[in-house]
Amino acid sequence: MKSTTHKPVTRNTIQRDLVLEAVMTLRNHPTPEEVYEHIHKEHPTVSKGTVYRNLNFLVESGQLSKIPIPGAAHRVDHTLAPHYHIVCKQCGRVYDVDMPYQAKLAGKIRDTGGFEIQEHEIVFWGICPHCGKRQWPQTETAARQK
Amino acid sequence: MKSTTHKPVTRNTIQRDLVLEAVMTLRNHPTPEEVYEHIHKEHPTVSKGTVYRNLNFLVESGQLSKIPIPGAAHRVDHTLAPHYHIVCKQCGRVYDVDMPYQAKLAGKIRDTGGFEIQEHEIVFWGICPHCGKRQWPQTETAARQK
DNA sequence: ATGACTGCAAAGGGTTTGCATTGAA
DNA sequence: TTCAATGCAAACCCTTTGCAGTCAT
Repeated sequence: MKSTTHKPVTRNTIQRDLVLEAVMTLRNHPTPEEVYEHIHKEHPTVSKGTVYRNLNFLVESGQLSKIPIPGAAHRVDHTLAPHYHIVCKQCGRVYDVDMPYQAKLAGKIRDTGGFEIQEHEIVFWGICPHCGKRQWPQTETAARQK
Repeated sequence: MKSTTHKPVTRNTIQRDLVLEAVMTLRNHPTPEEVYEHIHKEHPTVSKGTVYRNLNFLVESGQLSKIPIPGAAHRVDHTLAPHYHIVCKQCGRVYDVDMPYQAKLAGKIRDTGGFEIQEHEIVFWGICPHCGKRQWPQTETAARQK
């Protein structure tokens, strides 16, 4: 029974600020790991668990958004408006896609089968300009950063 | 240097047959875990590693396709033609979406930024008929699977 | 003073891998 | 006979969690 739910008082810790600031500074849809590494350089005592906890907090409180990448680590997005992403199949980097939000996409479903559709996610896959220009200077072993 | 690549001779093992057959029988976009469990009932000696190895083999050899679900375990699909999926936010089940393949979707990108776009993936999220009909007979702790 | 938040390390889910052995060709 | 495929367990990656201590309020 949580009839009287007291919403917990949130506290502004430096760690939380650092996490938000890191995402805003990096701007490149970092993975939690990348956020951690960015912070760790200057503040080596901040733990990875704290980075994860704060990323989750910031996403849940609407200050950041989460990009779930199929088959890879999540990314964090400093942009809040819904938009789409493209993932480079070679280097794994994630970029924003310059495409209007497809508000009518769910309307193209012929038969929803009784599903109540709430949202959608589009991910494109391709080769980014960096990787595309290279003449595959990779060794066989170094191939695809998985 | 792989000038003369000898493609390895593949062997038809019962395990491989069992994995393919399980996916075809289940038909419901099973996770590798579900495939393993299905096989395990009748053939308890088949190991999970073998299930994973064979799923990967079957996907790579074009006999099955893989549905990477953002933020959850992969699913395996017995259907090879490109199509889309919807994930129930409550029970996590994955269903096919009855929507034509959006061949022109990439054309809606205003500026590709030099990206070479190869494919896309659309995932819808919602509440499936089973879960929608229920009056939330959940306890607070049992809420949202995972 | 309170309890939200931290650092740490352990545990968890999902998947891959090393190795000795098995068995399809 | 050969070496692809297996069973097993350990390792791996990403993420969450339990706990004792800390610190913003």
